[in-house]
Amino acid sequence: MAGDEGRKGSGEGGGTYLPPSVEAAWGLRERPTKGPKPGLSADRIVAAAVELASAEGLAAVSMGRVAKELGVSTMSLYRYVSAKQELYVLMQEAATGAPPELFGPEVPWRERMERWARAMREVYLRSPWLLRVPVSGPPATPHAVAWWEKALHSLEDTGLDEGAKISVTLLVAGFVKNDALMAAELADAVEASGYAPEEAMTQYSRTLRRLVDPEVFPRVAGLIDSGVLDQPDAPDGEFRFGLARILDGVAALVEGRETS
Amino acid sequence: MAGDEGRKGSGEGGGTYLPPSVEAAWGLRERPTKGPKPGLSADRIVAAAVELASAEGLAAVSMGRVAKELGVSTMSLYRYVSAKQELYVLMQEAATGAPPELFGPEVPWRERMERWARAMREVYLRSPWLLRVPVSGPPATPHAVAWWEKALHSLEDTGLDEGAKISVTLLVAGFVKNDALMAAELADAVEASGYAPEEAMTQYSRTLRRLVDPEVFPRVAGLIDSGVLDQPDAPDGEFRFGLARILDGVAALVEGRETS
DNA sequence: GCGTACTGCGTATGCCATACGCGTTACTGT
DNA sequence: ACAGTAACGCGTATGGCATACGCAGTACGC
Repeated sequence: MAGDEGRKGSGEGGGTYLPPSVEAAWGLRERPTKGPKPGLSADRIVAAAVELASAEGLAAVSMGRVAKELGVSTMSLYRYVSAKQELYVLMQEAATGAPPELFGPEVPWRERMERWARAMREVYLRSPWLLRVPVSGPPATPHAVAWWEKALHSLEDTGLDEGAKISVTLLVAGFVKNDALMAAELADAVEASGYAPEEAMTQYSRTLRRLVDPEVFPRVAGLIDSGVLDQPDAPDGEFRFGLARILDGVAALVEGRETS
Repeated sequence: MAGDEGRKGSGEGGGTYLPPSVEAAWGLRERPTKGPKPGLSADRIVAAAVELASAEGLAAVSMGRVAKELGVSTMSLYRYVSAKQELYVLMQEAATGAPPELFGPEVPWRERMERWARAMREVYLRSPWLLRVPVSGPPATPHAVAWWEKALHSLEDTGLDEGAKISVTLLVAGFVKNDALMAAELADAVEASGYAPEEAMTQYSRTLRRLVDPEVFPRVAGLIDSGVLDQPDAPDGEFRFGLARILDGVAALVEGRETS
C-alpha cells in the first residue's frame, strides 16, 4: 500500500526481482556509502573463485576455500554475495565475457553461425568448469544476452520467423555445450582411469569386448572389433561433424522457406 | 608376479576392471556364500534410491537417507555398494531399462532413429533425475549397451561408415539429453520463481525488457517485444524442431548431398 | 566344531552452506 | 560536534554430507 514506492528492501534497484549482485552486473544499484569501508568487493571474490575453478575445478570452489584464498573469513563473503548460487552466476558471467567481433556485413548466415558456435566452444575450452555450473534459469546477465544477440544477428538474413530463430539458437547452443561437456567428461574419465590417453580407450574397448556377447549385441561387437573406438579422431572431430549436420538441416529449412 | 591369477582382490570377476557391482549387473560375480545371510541387497538399495530420486529428486538421495528409507544404518550400505558413484551408475542402469522393441525390418532409417530418440526422451521424462546424475565415463552397463546397439541398428541401411554411425548416434543422443535437460531446468526455474507456469515467462520477459537497451541489443529487444517468449509452444516443440533439423542434416549426408 | 569370511553398524573425521549475533566503523542528518 | 545507524568483518553454531575404521556377532566350508 502506502510506502511501497519508498521501500529500500531487497526487491528494489530497478524494479527487477533479480538478486542484487546481478542487478549490479547490469550497472544498476551501486553500494551504499554508509558504514566502514568495504575491504572486499564482489569482483574480487568472483575473480578469486574463477581462478580457483580454473586451477582446481569447480568442486574446489567452496565459500571457505575462496575466503581462504582472499585471506578473509568465510562469512565475510556473504556481505557481497547472498548465496553460493549467486556466486555461480557471477562466475559464469565473468568467464563467459562479451562475445568477440564475429562477422562483417557480407558474411552469409551459415558462416556466421559457425563462427558463433566456434567462439562459444572456445569459451568452454578455456573454462571447462563452466560446463559444470548448475543452471538456475534462463539467461539474464549482460554477457549472456550479448551472446544471444549475436546468435540472432547471425540468423538475420535467413528469413526464418522469430520462433524458428530462437529454436535454431537453442539447438546450436545446446549442441556446443553438450559436445564440450561430453568431451570434458571423457577427459575426466580417462584421467580417473589412470591410464595414458591412448591406452585408456583400448582398455575400454578391451573391457567392453569381454562383456559384450556378439550374439546379443552384434553391431556393438562389430564396432569394437572394427577398431574405430581405439583410434581417436581429431579433437574437434565430433564437433565439426555435428555442427555440419545441424547447419545442413537448418539450411534445408532456410532454402525450403525461400523457395516456397 | 606369481599368484596374480589366484588373487581374489578387487580386480577379479571376469578380467574387467569395473566396480564389482557393475560386474554383477553383467551377470558375473555372484555374492559368496560364507558369513551371515545378507539382510539387504544391492537391488533393494538401488530400488530405494530410485524411488527416493523419483519422489524428491536426486538431491534427496544421500547414503544416510537411503539407509533410513530401508530401516538400516548408513554404513551397512557400503557392504553392497562401494561408493556413492557406484550407486549412481546402478540407479541409471535400473531407471534406463532395456530399450523397447522399436521397429521391424521394413522401417527406414529415419523413422527408426526418430523412434529411438522419442523412446530415449521418454526415459528422461519418466525419470528426470537421470539428467542430473554426474556422468563418470563411457557406457559400460548392459542396458546402456543395449540402447547403443539399437541406435546402430537404426543406421544400418544408411551406408554410413562405422565412424559416422557413432557420430550420428552421439549427436542424436546428446541432443535428446540436452533438450530434456534444458526443459527440466526451465521447469525448475519456473517452480523456484514461485509464479504460475504461464505467469513466470511473462515475468521473465518483463524483467528482461527493463534491462535490455534496444540500442545495444536490438534483436533481443525485438524478440521480447514480438511476444514469442510469452506464448509457450507445445511441450515437445523444441524437441520436434531440433530432431527434424538434425535428421535432415543426416539425410543430406546419407544421400550424398553434404555441403561442406 | 572350528576358522574365517562376511554381516550390521557405532563412532569419528573432515568437509560443506549458511543462520545468527556481536563488536566496530564511519557516514549522515541534526 | 555529535548521535544515530547502516554496513562492516567474523566467531560460533547447526545440520548436512561421504566415508574410513574397527568391533562384535553369524553361519558356512572344512
